[in-house]
Amino acid sequence: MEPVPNPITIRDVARVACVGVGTVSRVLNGGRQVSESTRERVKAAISRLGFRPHAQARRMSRRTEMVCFLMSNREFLHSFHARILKGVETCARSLGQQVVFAVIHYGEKTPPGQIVLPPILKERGWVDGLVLAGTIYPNFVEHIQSIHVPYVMFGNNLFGPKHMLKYDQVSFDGEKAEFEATQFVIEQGHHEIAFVGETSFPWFRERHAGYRRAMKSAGLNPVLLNSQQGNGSSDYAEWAARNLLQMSPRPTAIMVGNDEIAFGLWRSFRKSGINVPDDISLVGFDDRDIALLMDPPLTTVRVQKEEIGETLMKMLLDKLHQPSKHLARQVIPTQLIIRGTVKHLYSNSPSASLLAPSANI
Amino acid sequence: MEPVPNPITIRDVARVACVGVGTVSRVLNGGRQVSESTRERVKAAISRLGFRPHAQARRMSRRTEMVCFLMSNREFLHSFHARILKGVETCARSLGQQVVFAVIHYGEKTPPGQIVLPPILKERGWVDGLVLAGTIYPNFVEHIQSIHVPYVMFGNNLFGPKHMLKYDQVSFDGEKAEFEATQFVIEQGHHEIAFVGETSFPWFRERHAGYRRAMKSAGLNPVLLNSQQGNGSSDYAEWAARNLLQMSPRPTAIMVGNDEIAFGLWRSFRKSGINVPDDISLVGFDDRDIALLMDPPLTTVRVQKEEIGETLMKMLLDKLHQPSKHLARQVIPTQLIIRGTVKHLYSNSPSASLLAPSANI
DNA sequence: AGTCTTGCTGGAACTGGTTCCAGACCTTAC
DNA sequence: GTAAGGTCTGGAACCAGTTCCAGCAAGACT
Repeated sequence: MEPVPNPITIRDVARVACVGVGTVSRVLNGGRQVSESTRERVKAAISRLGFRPHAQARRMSRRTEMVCFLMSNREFLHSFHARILKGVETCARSLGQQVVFAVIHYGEKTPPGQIVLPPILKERGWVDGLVLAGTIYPNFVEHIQSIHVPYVMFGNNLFGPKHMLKYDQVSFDGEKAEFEATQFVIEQGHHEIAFVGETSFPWFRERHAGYRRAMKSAGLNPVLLNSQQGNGSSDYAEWAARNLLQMSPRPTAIMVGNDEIAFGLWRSFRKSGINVPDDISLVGFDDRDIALLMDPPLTTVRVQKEEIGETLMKMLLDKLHQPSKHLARQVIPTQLIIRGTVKHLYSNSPSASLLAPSANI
Repeated sequence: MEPVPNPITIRDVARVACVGVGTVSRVLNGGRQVSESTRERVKAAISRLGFRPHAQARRMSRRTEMVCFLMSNREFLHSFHARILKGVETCARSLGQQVVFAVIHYGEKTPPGQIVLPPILKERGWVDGLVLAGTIYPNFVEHIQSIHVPYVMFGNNLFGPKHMLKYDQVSFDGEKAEFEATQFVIEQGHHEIAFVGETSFPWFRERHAGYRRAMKSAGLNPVLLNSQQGNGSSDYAEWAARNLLQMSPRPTAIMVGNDEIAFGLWRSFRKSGINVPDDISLVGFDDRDIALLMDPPLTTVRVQKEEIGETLMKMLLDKLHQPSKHLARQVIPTQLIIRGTVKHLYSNSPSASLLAPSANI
């Protein structure tokens, strides 16, 4: 195969402009160390020769200024992660970086060496760094580590023992957030409070832990509605709603794993003629878009998704500049957003009162 | 900025496997010239070190195996060019090439040096070659030539003097196709035949030329309905339909520049209570999808769009392998597709007969 | 005048692959 | 025995940029 035509290189430009290659390179990259007259001469030579720098050669000894947002084991990019991605993108743009979105699917038990990477990660030199989100099992982290790309991760998606906190990650404190939310519900006079969420997922497990702590410290009895069947689906909500209503004593308030499920419960209750919050109170988690589509709007815990994304990007850039690891775990604060789904009960009276003031929006 | 971590290079692999770098490279690229035992040793070293070849370095001394389908001055990728693109893509895939789609906008009078290229063409080394389609003015070709990338073009989109046939191009013979189509209509007994199409576009101009030749050689009087106003829009069809019906003598058949306009005419006629083909016959051009959506389906000239795309890709690959130009112009045959929009008139009788046999589908 | 600083410049060395050539080794043929 | 041919292999040279360092000139300061 013959060589590609037009090998007009930086050396040709240098010759024509009567300067060294270093000078041409400095002009190309807007370096300041070039006098005005030389710069003009070089620019003239460039346009006269129709010189175009070679994309690959350029990226060989310097960074590509691309990072990859790698989403694991998710069929869809739903609103929660989409917001994080948006935060990453916003921050990246302001730092002159490109974000490439990629997905990966792997099993919890797949040996690290056998996990199949997306094409862009099979070769090195495409992206400078990685933001991990989705479902992060230890085998996955191990494999990512083995390809020696700087990475940061969304900590709340991390499965596995606590020692994995050593990874560079951005997260929020789900335990504390749910503790506070539960405390708020208790303060509203509720005693029978249930928790709904599949605790095999770490994000639900820590929320559940916070709920338990709040219940215990108030001397109340925690109740967990768990289920091995698919989470988040509307089937799951139907099933959970049925179970909740059959409990005895029937809970007056429910702490729900996330807004999606809370929405499902609300719809199921509504179908059964149960009113929220008059008959039963609901508290969600995440503050997704769907929280405002409910009637009344959902009281929930706001997770600063964009801020998480931005912080991830900032942290990744830090790592790029000094790969000499400075293990970090940044925690983004959450915020209880009180809207309309928690009813105020008169203290010490477990029975609902029709005179309860409505919650503020 | 510190260097990117993990500089595990091909030389590290070579050292560990106790072979030369050339051998590792041969293994990586599936070269045959390596003994089985050596190959195994190298593969083991690669996986032990977690070596990933460097994307950019790899593409420096070899081709990228990407080509660019560059579409000029079109807001949308409509069905005609989409089919050509599909042909290019199909052929590219079978040849192990990637197709990158890019668009460009420029003015007919923009000086070549000032035409702004899409980012992927600003640097060299992204794509090996170019397929041009859309609106091709001489200044554009000149600029493309100046960046020294092998290119081929869809010839029928080329504006400018005939000497531009020198470019490597794939095209179809619109003149001949329309000549034959017009001859067919004449054979059906029509004498008053008009042509509709904006002849400032070369593709319409050549079709018009074929129409004229057929009319002249049959001793008939050619009639052109031209208009400076936007082509292809439904407004244009409305306007054209009104004009056609007011002509005296009123044409019994119309050769239309393309199927899109033919569809517009058909709809306008229908609104005015004029029946196709009983009251007026129509012949389109291109054989786009829309031809079959008409009732009756449109008699038209089939352009082998996919085949044009495939031929473009093949020709481009030829050029890549031997850039030493072998100027070529490949002509893809067209085909008159007789469906239901041309009425058979009894010869020598310009007035329509109700007993005319219906055209075959 | 001598030294220091600063700004600009040239070019060698480097990036990490591929390619090519010469040479080693092993058959097979005469 | 040796010439010819084939397969396999090592490594230098190359691709086209960037980076770095030394060198030079001019101006500033002692």
